[in-house]
Amino acid sequence: MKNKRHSIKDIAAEIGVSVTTVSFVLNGKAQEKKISKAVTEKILKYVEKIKYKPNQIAQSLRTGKSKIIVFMVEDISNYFFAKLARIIEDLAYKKGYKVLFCSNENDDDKSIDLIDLFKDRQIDGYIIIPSSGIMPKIKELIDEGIPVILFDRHFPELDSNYVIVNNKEASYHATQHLIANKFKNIGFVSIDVEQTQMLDRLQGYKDAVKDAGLVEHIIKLPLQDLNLTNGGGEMYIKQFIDETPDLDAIYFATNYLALSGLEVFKKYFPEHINKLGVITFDDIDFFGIYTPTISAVSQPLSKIAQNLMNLMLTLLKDDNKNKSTTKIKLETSLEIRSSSQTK
Amino acid sequence: MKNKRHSIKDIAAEIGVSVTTVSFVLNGKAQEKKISKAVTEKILKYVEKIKYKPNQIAQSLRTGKSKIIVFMVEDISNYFFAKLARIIEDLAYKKGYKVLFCSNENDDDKSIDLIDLFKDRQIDGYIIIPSSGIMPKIKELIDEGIPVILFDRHFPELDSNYVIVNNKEASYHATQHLIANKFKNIGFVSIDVEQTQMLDRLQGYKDAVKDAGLVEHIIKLPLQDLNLTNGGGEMYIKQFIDETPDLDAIYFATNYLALSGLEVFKKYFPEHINKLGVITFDDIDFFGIYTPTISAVSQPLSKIAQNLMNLMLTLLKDDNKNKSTTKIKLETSLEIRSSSQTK
DNA sequence: TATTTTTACTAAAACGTTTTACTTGTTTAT
DNA sequence: ATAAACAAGTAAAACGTTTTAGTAAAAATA
Repeated sequence: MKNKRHSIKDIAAEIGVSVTTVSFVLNGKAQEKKISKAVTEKILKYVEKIKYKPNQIAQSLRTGKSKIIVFMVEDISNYFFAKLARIIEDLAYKKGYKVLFCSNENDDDKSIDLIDLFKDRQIDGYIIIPSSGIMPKIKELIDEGIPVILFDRHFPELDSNYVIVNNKEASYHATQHLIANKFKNIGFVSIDVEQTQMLDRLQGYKDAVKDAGLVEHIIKLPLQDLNLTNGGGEMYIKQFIDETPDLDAIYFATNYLALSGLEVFKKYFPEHINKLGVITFDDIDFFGIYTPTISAVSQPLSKIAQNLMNLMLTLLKDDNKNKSTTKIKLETSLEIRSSSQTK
Repeated sequence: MKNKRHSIKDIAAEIGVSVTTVSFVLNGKAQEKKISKAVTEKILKYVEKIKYKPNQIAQSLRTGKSKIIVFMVEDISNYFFAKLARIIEDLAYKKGYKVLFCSNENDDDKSIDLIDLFKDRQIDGYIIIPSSGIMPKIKELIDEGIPVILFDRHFPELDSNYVIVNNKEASYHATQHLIANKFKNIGFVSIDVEQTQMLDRLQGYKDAVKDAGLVEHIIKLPLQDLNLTNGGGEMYIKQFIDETPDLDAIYFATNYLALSGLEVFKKYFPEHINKLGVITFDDIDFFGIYTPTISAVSQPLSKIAQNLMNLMLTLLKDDNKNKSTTKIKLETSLEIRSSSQTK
């Protein structure tokens, strides 16, 4: 019952022409290669009829192009990345590309392993959230002429394509928003990592606090103790709240830190939640449903995805090694939700 | 600077043997094919040294196996699927498989388009949440001898592999839990679709209500009006709450319905939330942080993923068309969170 | 009319593997 | 001493495309 797939050879045999001719027609090179209208039409008609679809693997082997792009994030199950993935998926499929999603857990070794695996598969392009130590590997990819776009963060010392958001400015505004609402002791909950996006968010907070003549309260959770998916690091946050005198507001540097934080409130400081000012980087549907609602710096998901894919598509087209790189910084918006953000 | 990848031919040339010999050694057929220890070792040593990795595309073309499996869900950005995807990803990569995730939006045409696209790529196996109308397409895949596992739901009329949970029993228990806590008018919020998982959840609810001598309150949101990702269908839920007299508890049939429901509460019935009994199918971290916390039927994510992958791996191994199918039904657990579930 | 150009097509190599069907020389059995 | 068995390999086809370098006939040009 296995009606085997048709091949170009079958078509050629059926029509009575050579494989070459069929290939030319299928690739739209009929005119260029002087194939007669008559033959061209006959082939197209038959192809249509049997619903022939070329074997992508054979094409890939011959052309070196796989029509697959890799989208590597920290954790595909994280809200922000999952939403982004969903949009990227649609954009890519529309252009005939498939997307291989994978999670590097912000780990250098895992990232490198993954990239090495993909190299056996002629991946056409990479969209990567890089972990701290893989600059050499990224450079390797770039040197091989493979399109790479970093996003969320980047390496200042490496001239690469990237798409990021205005972390510092957004962070400054978010902090300022709390200050404007009379909060005096604003804690900044972050992770201990030297990545551009985190450094910028920290800097924005510091600048705002300084400009207002307030004092900094900063905690950086140690990465190795942090089970990102599992609300790890709760004890650190609890301790931070316990030990910071007069803390009246908290600014979380990522959505998962905010979720951990809310859990801490729920467990240990149920009364605090309605008094503390809370703001977080990365918006989640959820924050709108929560009581009190939580204000957040909202990253423009669609725009990010759109920019990533547009850039990727032009890179894929540019067979000419266009030496210049594209660096895109997008605007975030501060999603202000009323309830607890005023004193 | 482009140090091109090594091929078997290069290795053969370097060692001074034939391509065949190298291939045999690389595929662990050295003994079987009577290749001497000396040659074998020389090859392995060299391969190790240059870090040779076979070209997967060429392998795929020759063997017809791609080492890629497809994981098709409704919406990869939905919490439940995203979490599952993350686990599946790990399990698959450990076994040398890559996973192509995609979202069918519960739409037949989209599902079929996707499957057709994948057919050009010699996908080794499919894990699919099927939309209602694609039974023929699924049958087609099965008839072609390609491993397919359905999950979350299945087609009773089709003898296929599947992995599901005990929807009816879980639903019965969840409803019973509300009843045990003295709720008398329990609303069931579902979607209008003839899928096994939904029918079973509905049946569980109905049975429990009937056994307790209570009366049913059921709403099935129309699918086409439902923008799943966007909390669509809020007006329907609002109306349902408005028009159901003495409603004192609600049971949501999926996590996204619950999220929509919470949004409705927040917007229109802020006082209700602390009086209503609320329970939902599918647990989300989030429900533990919410106030009041929300009880939920929790699907065993790890177990589901583990079962899916184990089954898939055995199917992939079974070149012998093992005619018998495997049907797995897993136990859920009722995650009872104290606060509002008692009267 | 003889040459060049154009039209309409094709044979065969190539991409990098795997696998089938040999080959050649050496032991072992008879 | 000869046949059979085995050891240690190899040549070449195959997977399904794309692309280079043609060819033969017809048309245009000199």
